[in-house]
Amino acid sequence: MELDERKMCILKAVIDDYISTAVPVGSRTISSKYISGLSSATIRNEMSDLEELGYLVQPHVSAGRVPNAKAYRLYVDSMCEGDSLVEEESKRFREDFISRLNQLNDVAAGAAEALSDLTQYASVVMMPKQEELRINSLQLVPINRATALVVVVTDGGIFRDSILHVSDMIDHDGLYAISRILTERLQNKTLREAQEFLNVFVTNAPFEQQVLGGIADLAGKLERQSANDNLKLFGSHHMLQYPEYYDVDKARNVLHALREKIGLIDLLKDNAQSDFSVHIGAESGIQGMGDLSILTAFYEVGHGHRGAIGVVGPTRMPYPKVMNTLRIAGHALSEILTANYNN
Amino acid sequence: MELDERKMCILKAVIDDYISTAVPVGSRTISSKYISGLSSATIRNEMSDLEELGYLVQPHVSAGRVPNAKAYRLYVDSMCEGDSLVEEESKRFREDFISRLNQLNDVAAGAAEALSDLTQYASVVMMPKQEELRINSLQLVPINRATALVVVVTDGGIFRDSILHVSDMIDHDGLYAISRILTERLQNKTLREAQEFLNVFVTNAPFEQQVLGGIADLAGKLERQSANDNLKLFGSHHMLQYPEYYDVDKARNVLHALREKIGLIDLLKDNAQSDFSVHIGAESGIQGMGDLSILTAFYEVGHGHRGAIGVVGPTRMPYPKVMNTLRIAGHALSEILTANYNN
DNA sequence: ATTAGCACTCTCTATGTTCGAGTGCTAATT
DNA sequence: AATTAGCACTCGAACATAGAGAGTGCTAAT
Repeated sequence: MELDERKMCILKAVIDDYISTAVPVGSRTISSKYISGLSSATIRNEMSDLEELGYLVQPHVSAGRVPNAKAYRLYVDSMCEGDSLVEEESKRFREDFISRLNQLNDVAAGAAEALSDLTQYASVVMMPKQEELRINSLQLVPINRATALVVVVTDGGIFRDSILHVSDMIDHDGLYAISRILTERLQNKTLREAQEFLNVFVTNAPFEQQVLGGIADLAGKLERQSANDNLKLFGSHHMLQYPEYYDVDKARNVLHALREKIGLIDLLKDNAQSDFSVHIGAESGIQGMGDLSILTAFYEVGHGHRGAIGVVGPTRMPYPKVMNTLRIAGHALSEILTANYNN
Repeated sequence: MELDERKMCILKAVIDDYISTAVPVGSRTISSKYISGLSSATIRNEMSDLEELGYLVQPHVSAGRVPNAKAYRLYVDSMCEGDSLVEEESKRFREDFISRLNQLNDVAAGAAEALSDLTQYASVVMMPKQEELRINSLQLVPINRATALVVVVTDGGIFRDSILHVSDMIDHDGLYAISRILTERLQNKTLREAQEFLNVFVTNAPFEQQVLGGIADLAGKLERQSANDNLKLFGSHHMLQYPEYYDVDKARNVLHALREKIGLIDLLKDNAQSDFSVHIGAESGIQGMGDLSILTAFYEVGHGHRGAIGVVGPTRMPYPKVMNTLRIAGHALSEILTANYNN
């Protein structure tokens, strides 16, 4: 007995179905959903053969079949050539991907990540509004012929870096000179103003024009980005280690609520006047936060800009410890960012 | 009826116990573990009062009590002054925290994160051994008077940045000059060699000495770091959305296995000769990977250094789609990093 | 004021039972 | 000879029931 074409076809159907449903696949399903020309009895016989051949497994006698590692192996090796993504989607992925690679994390995000690791709870961080931040200096660092790292230092001390691709040849001293000139021109401008300025700025050198264009794009990107997601979430997976979420449904709900960031933004904004606050359970007034507490600290980024950093966990929480850690995090962040500002 | 000292004491005991066990607290527990001078019956009466006062809740009649938001509020406001961390621990936290803030994420890590988001599975990334990478150039970017960003470009194009604090005043042109000199001196050295070089390098200017010391520290830190954790894991939480892990025990096991990275390092290393590989279930030979598959792609970082990036998910997985995404990720990464290298 | 004792309540676990999905086999059909 | 209809059979999921145990509230004794 060996794998004829029909067996292959049935096997593929079983794998496809199992991949999408995660439920053992019965003969009836195959007959009605995939291969309508054959009755379930026939499929049954074939599936029995496939089991004997070592491709399918029955979790128990009266269940459908589940594919094996051997089956997946065959599937990967010779059954899914046609399934590759369409060109267009592939391209979109690629671009999405590359654009994400080009923005490195910033300090506040790193802080939130560290906070989450230290406390073993989820953490959130809200950046100050970047529209209000003013550029302090700007420097291009050559990575190679075709790439440069752009470092933007704002009056909040929050520096953002991004990779800039140019096709032309880059020369160290040239880049430095451009950096100095740009710093001079863009100092004390907001990102929006800088972008507008750069868009109308014309040089006769095509290379410089290219650099300027790239920076203008970057400024635009930073600004757009700051509008929506200046709230970031980290370490939500830590929640799973607590018995209150041993029930998977609860766990999913919490993770989902966190990911949606429902209401969190408002909470962090509204409380921007106090340095430190603790919202226990429903106190926060956020839907679905009934058994979650959120502790927040605010950090300074010079010139009176403020951001918020916080810890989210179950109401059952070692408050003293977490409060302490959070307080330290807030201070450290203020310190670093404000040191950056004291220019 | 109001909160006398004894009630407060009992309430604190209940909260403390619940915080550490997550199980409703009974009167007997309090009497035996916290307040041995009183019998359970007395505690019972007091707890009944505390419930009436709105601090405790009974999930059901014959269960112990669970603290309320109101209880936690009281706890936070006036019961845990003494619990603050000891000075020393506090300090350790602070340093830990600041040192983490000073290292920004690198490109490969960002790639893995993006990959995990796109596929909705966990992802891993192994950086090439950093001991072997050679420095290409090094630049100091002034952030303010007391801080500079150090950007190290290696022949793998992997640039690392870190914040350097110096107490003295920094001057733009001076930093640029130092950068040029350092680049010249350190080019083609490995991190270790650079560190050794910097340690014996003596200038008569105290400021420059300080900068050099800072950079030497950084080089040391990068090298130490690369030794252990050049394997990083992202997005393990995605696993929870799949029905195979609806059972919480299974979910914990998988998450734990992933976090331990058991065997993954070897797998990624061993397969460094092939560009792309798919390990289905037990094929990987890794303990506990029976129902996990791992797909890996390798990326180039110039000079023949290779890193690996991969996706980990249940054996039931839409292989074609994931393979495609992974392939794109690998190529994009190679492209970016190799572009960086083509200096 | 405190505590021992006891009846009571309610969850948790184990056990039993039913229902249904899916199988394998046999006999009939094409 | 291949396919299919029919049927008995198996086994897990879901539901129901009973018993054990933890914890309470109340009363009476200390």
